[in-house]
Amino acid sequence: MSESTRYQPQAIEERWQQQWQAEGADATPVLNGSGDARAFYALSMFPYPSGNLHMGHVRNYVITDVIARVQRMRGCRVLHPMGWDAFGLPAENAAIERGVDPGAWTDRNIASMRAQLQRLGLSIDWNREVATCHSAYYRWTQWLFLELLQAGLAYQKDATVNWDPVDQTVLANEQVDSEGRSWRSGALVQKRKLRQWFLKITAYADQLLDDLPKLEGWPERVRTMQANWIGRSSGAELSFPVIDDDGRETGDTITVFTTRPDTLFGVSYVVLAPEHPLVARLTASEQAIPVEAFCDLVSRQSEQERTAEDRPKRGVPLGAWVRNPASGERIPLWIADYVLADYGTGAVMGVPAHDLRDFAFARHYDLPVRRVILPEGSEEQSLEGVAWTEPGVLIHSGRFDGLSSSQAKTAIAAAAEAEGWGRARTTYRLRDWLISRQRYWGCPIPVIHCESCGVVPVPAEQLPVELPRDVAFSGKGGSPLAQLESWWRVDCPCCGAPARRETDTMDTFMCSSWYFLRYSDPHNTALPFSREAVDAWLPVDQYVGGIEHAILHLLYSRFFTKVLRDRGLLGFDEPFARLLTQGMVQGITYKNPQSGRYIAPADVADPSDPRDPGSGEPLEVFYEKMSKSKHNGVDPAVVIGRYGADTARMFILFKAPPEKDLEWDDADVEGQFRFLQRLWRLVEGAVDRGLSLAAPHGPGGIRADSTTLVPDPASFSPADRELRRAVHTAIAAVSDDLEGDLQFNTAVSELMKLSNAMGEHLAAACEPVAQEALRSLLLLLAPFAPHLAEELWCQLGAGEAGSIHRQCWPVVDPAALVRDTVPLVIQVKGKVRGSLDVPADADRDTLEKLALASEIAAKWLEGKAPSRVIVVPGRLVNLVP
RNA sequence: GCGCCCGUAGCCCAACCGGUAGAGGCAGGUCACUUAAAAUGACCCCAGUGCGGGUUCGAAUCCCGCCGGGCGCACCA
Repeated sequence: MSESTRYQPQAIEERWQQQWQAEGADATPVLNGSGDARAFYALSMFPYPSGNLHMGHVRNYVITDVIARVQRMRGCRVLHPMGWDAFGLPAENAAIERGVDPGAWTDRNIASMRAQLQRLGLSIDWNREVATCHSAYYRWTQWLFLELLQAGLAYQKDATVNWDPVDQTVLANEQVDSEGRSWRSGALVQKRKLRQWFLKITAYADQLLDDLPKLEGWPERVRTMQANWIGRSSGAELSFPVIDDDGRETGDTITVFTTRPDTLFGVSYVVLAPEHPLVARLTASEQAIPVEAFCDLVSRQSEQERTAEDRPKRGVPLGAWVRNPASGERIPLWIADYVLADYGTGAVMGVPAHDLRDFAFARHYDLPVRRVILPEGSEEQSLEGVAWTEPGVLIHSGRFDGLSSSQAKTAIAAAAEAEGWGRARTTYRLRDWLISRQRYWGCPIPVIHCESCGVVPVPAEQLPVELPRDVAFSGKGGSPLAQLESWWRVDCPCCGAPARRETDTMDTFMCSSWYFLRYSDPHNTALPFSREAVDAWLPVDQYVGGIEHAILHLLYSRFFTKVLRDRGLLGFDEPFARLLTQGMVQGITYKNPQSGRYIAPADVADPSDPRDPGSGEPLEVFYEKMSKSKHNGVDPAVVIGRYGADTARMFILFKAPPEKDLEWDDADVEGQFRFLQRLWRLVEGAVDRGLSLAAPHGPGGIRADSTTLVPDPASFSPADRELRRAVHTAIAAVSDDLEGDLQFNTAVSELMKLSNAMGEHLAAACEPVAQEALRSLLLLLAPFAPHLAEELWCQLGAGEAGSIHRQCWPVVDPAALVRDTVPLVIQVKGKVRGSLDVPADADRDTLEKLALASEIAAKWLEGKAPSRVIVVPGRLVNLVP
């Protein structure tokens, strides 16, 4: 083989990337509203510009790129943009550590990552690129904040908030995991009382929950996670009046939240959180010392200690009493560590007979257990010593006796409402979104604090409020903005008096909650986006990104969309119609179980018997998310340098289904490269034999821009038929894999099958059939390996019909799939006993007759007639004796 | 504790509505080509679907119970 015909991906890929860029091949088509072509919006979650592309990015963007390319070939006008989630702490930390300007640092990273992305051959329209840290963008983030402010959805309040001691800023609840650690730094967060800005996402809690079932194109588990996070819980608020020793009401009231108002008559005590505001006032003097000691003890415990699963529940009586509003009973008031101040009302009613926690608490402190719910058809005595937490029928509940739990819930809430001691109430786990950050590198919150006018929004025409340059980054003493008096000292836009600019910046999740809207109209200088553009392109048809945003970004973006809809800025309810959450890319990881040290794969001499290069101890081998500290990362640039972008793309698509974790394996990458080489040789061989997709040489040929096959099917040889069947089977299978459930892994394997079949039959096929096969193979390959497909397309002389990426997706010819005979499996009593070749179009009766007449039947039925015959046309006949 | 997902060949992964368990790849083996090796090509080897029951003419697929792995939520009243 001569040098010139070797597959050399680097040269090919670079050449085509330059050409596509020169032609503007990836520009977004204009939407003219005439409806002649459907709009399709393919979107990847935009990256933080760390400067380094990692395999997770590659997987994300390649998946989206394949979708975009297929939709283009299907005739859609496709929007496939990219941008940068460019505010955030790494830039500011670089400024503190190395004295570089955060803006310049970020821009350099963007440039370098953009180049790395372009090397992957992604069909992205770079003219629509956005970076959230550029004032042309964050001007509109500020504008949208003012919209929220005007809508009453942005407000300030003093609150106990999560403080990240490493990143030196507060965090939203969503950004702290269940172990109380920061999503970014991993530090244990601390509680601080601060005045902060919040967005009233709770006002949309019901919509955010109730619209989840509409998101049919989302993974079930993401919807479940959001539902859990919102945590709607229906019940009632019930008020227990505080009474003195003589049973007179003191005027104070304890309001509890309960999901079980039906158990009201079973209340044997009421418990407050130790932080409840009424604790101090209600504590009897003789209980003051133990109560104070208990509160002190609880306050010194960390959140984690306090909420640990199986710790015993502790409490102290206040020496005060309340009256059950329904039964009139006198009930003791307690405080206990298992009641949380910030959920519900910070007070609960204790019903030991019907709640496991209350039961444990009552046992420990010898409080009475009163059964008021009886399981349907059960005896009261049978429930000694357990808490019945399921619904049942009410007993010992006065006028509510005999009602079912569900009837009683409604009836008791209604009675409470009518008599003024309570009401039906729904609570949520979801809290308002804390968006203030005490850091420099974020979007400034565009308000001014004035002594006399209060909080004054910066007038829209004065936006953007730009971040100051030439800031000193000491990393100490709080936000750099708060230390820059020349920046925060302003005049009040209302009264002109000296005032103070807000020095907190916004959570970066604000910037990413609307970027997908901006792509529809990225150069608009009058508005964040026009209503026409946003309604024409959105909702996003296919969103692709990591599961780590299941709650965070995806919930915030849904919230923004609903708010902007209510403000009349857009006309849809949900931003993302379909969501694909791609799995992690994992690297092979070697760990010494003795020392706990991670060993780089390069230092492992014999992978079949991995040992610590220092001590010789055997190593553990497993796959884990790629990271520097574990020495298990694979640099995309290295892979592309060695094999080319097409191999990297094909491998990553082929190795695992997109939503599953992918185990990186160098041997498999090699295998993928060999497949592309095989394709190269296949086409080279065809070119050498004079095959071409240029204008037809004679009658019967097909042109590159034609989808019809001219010659008479009757003239096809068996090889022609075999080849055509393989071609059209592949078209059908690949098309199917790219529709609905996206299964790129099986699509690639279909391409391999087709190339195997072509290797077998191409040489024997007639020219038009061979042309059809080559043409179809390259068209199917084009979204996956765009450079190689384009190159081979041109080598076959089809370039005159234009880029392969502008061609139509191939169409299945059902006639090519038809077979004369098909194998029919003969089962006897469900066991496979043999098979027959039968006419493909045979009906049930014929199949039954053929089966019964077969030697297989004769042998296994021993002459007896079967009692039952099951016929599955095209598959099998089952004879049951 | 509650809820969800996953267990198929040495490995990664397929298998439409229940219908012959294997498409594709990796690894391994044999042969051909070669002075030799690499590369390439041809062929081959390998599981009865985590375990136990059930439904069915027929179960990887549906149901029940376990085991193993992963994820989410969790004193939420």
